[in-house]
Amino acid sequence: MSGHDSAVSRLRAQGYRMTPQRLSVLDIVARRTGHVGADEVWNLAREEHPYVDLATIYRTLQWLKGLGVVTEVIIGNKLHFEMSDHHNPHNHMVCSVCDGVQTLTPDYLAEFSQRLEQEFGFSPSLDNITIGGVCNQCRAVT
Amino acid sequence: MSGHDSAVSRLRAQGYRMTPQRLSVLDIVARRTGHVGADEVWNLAREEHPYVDLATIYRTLQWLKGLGVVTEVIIGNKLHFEMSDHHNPHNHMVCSVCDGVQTLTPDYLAEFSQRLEQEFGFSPSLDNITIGGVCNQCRAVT
DNA sequence: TTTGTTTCCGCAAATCTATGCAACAACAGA
DNA sequence: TCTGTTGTTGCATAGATTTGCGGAAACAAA
Repeated sequence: MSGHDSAVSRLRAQGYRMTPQRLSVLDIVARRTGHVGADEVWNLAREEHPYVDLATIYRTLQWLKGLGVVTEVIIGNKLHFEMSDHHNPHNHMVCSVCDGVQTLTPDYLAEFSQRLEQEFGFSPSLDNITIGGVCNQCRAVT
Repeated sequence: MSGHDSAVSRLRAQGYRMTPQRLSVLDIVARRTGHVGADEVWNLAREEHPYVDLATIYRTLQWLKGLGVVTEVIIGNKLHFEMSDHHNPHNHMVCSVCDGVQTLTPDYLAEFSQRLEQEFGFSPSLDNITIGGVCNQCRAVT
């Protein structure tokens, strides 16, 4: 198996049932370097378990997101996911023109985030913040 | 009519056709202090023009957003809109627990945004950035 | 291994938003 | 005022994601 074993045992220890569907989704996201679309997860999962339902994929992905195991990246109105790496957290900048994704170390957001905490008591969920905008190349074209 | 007259004449001057549907949508968003959901715009618009289609509402709203006339706020997986106030621009913090919305002056984002420009050539679309997280009150409850 | 409890899944349907296309109607010009 | 051009609309449909519900199966305990 791959590097998500620790996640699996942690989840099991927390009392969650590790069904084949869940293991499969976790495996698919963990194997991938970079993000995977929900539909893509579905297609890959079906190779192993032909009867998995797309609803299960979405439910599992949202469940993992809520537990901090995976991170959601919204790319052009579609949901993508990747393993959360708490040792190397990062945010995403998504270009609205080409849907290209660049990553960002969270210290870019740290100061901003601290101010929101201090002045408003609002804790932004930095893990899942995606910055939309236009990238270098696409701006050049316009 | 209300305070969106200038927007109307500007749009007309730009060669866009100001149909009753468009005027109605603009009027509804302008009358409201704060944001309106797309479905809500539809319901209000139908009071005046019973045959407006929901697709038209969405198209018009996206059109106005693209022109910078309205601003989109994503609240709990739903699209909301409000008039853009270029004299008093602001961003939104949306609580993922209670869906409450707080506003934020853009100078909170200014420094952050400038760094992205300078270091990556990425221009974030500040107008439509929504910060997700948990608000003061909801955190207290947990 | 068997049983019981409770979570999870598959299925179907609903929700929200976007889009292709033919018919319609704004606005400009006659 | 009438007419033509072309941008817009309504309708139907598609796509992405979510949700309700009854049956299935994971895990614990016997």
